[in-house]
Amino acid sequence: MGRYNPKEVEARWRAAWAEAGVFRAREDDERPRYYGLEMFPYPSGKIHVGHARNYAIGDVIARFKRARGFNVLHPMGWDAFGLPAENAAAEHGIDPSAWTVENIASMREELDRLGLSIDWSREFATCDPDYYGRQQAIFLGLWRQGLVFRKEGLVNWDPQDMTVLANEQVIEGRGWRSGAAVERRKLAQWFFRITQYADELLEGLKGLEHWPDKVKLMQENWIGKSRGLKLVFRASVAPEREIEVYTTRPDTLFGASFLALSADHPLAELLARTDPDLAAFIAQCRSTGTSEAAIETADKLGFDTGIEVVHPFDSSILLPVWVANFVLMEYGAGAIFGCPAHDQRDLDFARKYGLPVRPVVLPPGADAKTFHVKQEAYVGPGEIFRSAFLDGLSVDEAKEAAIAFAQTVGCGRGATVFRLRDWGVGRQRGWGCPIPVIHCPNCGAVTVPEADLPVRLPAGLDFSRPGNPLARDTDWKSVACPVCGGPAERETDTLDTFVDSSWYFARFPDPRAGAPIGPSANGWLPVDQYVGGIEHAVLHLLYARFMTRALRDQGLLRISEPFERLFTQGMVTHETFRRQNGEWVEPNAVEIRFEGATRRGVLAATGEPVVIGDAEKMSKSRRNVVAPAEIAATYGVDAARLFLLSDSPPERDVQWTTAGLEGAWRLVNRIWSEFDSQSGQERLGDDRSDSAAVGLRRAAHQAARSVTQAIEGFRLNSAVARLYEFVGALKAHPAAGASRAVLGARKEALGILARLIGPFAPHLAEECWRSIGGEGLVAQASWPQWDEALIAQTEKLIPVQINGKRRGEVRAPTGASAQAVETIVLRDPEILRRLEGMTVRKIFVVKDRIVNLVAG
RNA sequence: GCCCCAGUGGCGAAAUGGUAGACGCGGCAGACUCAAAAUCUGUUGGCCGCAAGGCCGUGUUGGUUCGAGUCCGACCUGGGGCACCA
Repeated sequence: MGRYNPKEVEARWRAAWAEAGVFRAREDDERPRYYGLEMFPYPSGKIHVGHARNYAIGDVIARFKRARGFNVLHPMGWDAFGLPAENAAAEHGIDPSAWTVENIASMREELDRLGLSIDWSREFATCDPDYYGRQQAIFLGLWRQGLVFRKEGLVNWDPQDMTVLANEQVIEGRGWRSGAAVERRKLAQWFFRITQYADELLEGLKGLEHWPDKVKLMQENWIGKSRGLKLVFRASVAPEREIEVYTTRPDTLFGASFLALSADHPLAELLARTDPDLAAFIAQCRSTGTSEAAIETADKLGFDTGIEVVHPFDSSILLPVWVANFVLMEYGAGAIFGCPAHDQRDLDFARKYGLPVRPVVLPPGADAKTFHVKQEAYVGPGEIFRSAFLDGLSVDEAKEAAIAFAQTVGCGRGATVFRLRDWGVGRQRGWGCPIPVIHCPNCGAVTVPEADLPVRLPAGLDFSRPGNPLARDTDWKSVACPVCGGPAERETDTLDTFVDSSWYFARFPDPRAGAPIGPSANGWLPVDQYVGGIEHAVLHLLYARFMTRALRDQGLLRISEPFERLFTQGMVTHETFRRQNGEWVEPNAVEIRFEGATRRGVLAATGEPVVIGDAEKMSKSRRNVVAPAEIAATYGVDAARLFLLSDSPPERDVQWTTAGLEGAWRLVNRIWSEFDSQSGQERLGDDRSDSAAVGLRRAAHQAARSVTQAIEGFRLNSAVARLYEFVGALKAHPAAGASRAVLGARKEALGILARLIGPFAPHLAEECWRSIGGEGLVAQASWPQWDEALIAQTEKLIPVQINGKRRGEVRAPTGASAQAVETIVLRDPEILRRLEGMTVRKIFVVKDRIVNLVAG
């Protein structure tokens, strides 16, 4: 009895859950199944508050569904391959495997301390040979399906370290370690043919009713299906030289003033062989690296090749061929025609290099004689002019007409083009899933036989030097060709870590199965609720959708979409502190003082004032990272969970504040004191005429209903607000000196409250449940039911507006007809006074909500 | 550069197109205390007013509607993604 002691209580209940095995999902359970999953973490070493929020949100859902009678699968694993382990290996000489295993151990313990209802018996890490070996088997399956192929891809090349860099490792065009200027290079790479599913991935979005619209929209734009024209231009002096371009604006073809090739276009490379100036220009273009953001934000640069092509619609028009740094090789044909008047990028380019600007779309109401394009391209609708046979047509009509004409004369064809590119999966790195391929001088690239899987990573790789240590490991590389038996070499590329995360959810139902996907997988999939960061809106989620379809077509899965419902949560931020000299200061070194309503921060040690900055994403460099472990030590994890869940809607960013945490801690204690003040031994009564008891019962049932609805709608912050209200109602009906009827109502209310807080503050809930003699564990108890009849109100207060402004209110029976409410309103003296001298012209009555009188 | 999202009191926020600001934090006042902390009670969008009450108010701006924080257009600011960070 007395103050709630989280330290003692929390550990005890975690032990009780573990002993009872309450979070194990069972195959032999007849109840309906529910698969709840949060995006698995990269084992960086520490759980940060962002993780805590992500898993707390998922845990609310898992615990809620369990209480609602579902057989819940709520597993956890580790996305364990990746760059940070290699960096640790390079910097500290630690084996990436040992580093990862150690991190997993400490993070597992931290996650467990959060009180998450996870079935740990299904845990795995993607760096386990048992997992990546299955992934290699999946690779062989994709190979058989024809979804694996090899072609040249563009990579960031560090010429000093002679190594491929990730985009993240390119800082302002330079290698992060070497500082050397990075160049874009072509390299033979393994690809997955995701584009084969482009249409299906696009169409499938329509069926994802429970995904956020913004995610679907982002994926739709990413896939980027467009209808346009593939058109061939021929060089004026050498007609056998063809350049194909793709355009979505064939209607503007008569406004063309140049052709632009990507610096990576084969023709550009060919011409560069005999033109040193062009070669130098291409080298300059390639210094931007491979990222689209870098390429498209760079200053627009061009180089005139001197070649001219004939306009396919009018042989009297000749267009110069340029090489430009803003044309992407990977989209369309890697070459465009420039129509400066109707495309802003082309216009900027034309202005810079003095190319003609010829408007061919006349905006509505504009005069053909005077219409000019100056600094802004016209991209709106209008009528085509100065365009021969297209004159007078609308933009859309002209597109069709241009495509039809091109097909008739044989210079082009209508085409559907996707922005989506095939998935380059090869990585020149040692800490990843080896690609199960062997290169044989006689047989070419052949796959490793299934019986020889897994292809294991060798132990003791040397990460101290830049580059892929697998490529240097001649012992590991050397292997007999499985086809001809002759000497051959293993593929030394490993798979993109996105491959690891593209199917892990299908492994949890049967995590020790001999096959990649075990027999019980289809009984659990799809994941009913997936929770993770919005930053994964496109890549991870799209790859998982692709892989699910590929596995379906291998006969391993019976679903097309992996995630039935998706919820994307926001980040956790924290305000930043800086000393007068600009140095960042950690939050716990700062003391906050109030001067009236003004917050000031000083260094706790010296009293030096600090500058309080904006709340920003937690990061080491800003020193504003808060670890959940520290919080739990003082207030317990339940307070931390309550705060993270209550302060902001889960889809939005939340700012971590000590004050907010203390508020949650107060709630924990207020709840506990309500349970603590009722012994459970009182003689209870059920007097229906005791209005205080009836009021409390109504509050309890209302809380059960509104908390339930809030959880179902993912409005977890509102759910906690309803809990606050409920506790307030209990406080207003204290046990001390209460009537037997009120004590009875309190007993019922406490039973409801203990179960309602279960998903949010699970340890506290158990302690409360035990104090009122609840049966078993809250974690196993059923969700509280509520009685609608008890909540229903007989009368409603209805606001009355006159001309849209609130001017009074009336009482009306719940559900009263519009006619009845109208009568009440027009008899109300206050309303009548307001209406003096006016005529009521129309009355809007919204049942049980509002009345609006239109008068004048 | 392109795609997506968000913007409401001092702060985090709430609000099926129907009383803007629930709930929490902070502030202010009071109770308890020798005192402080903790706790409890009340109060708290701005302006005007003794009061009753009135006017204004959801980033800016224009529109749709009997009625707009919510829907539509333009703009501003901040955030996420851009294919090798995960």
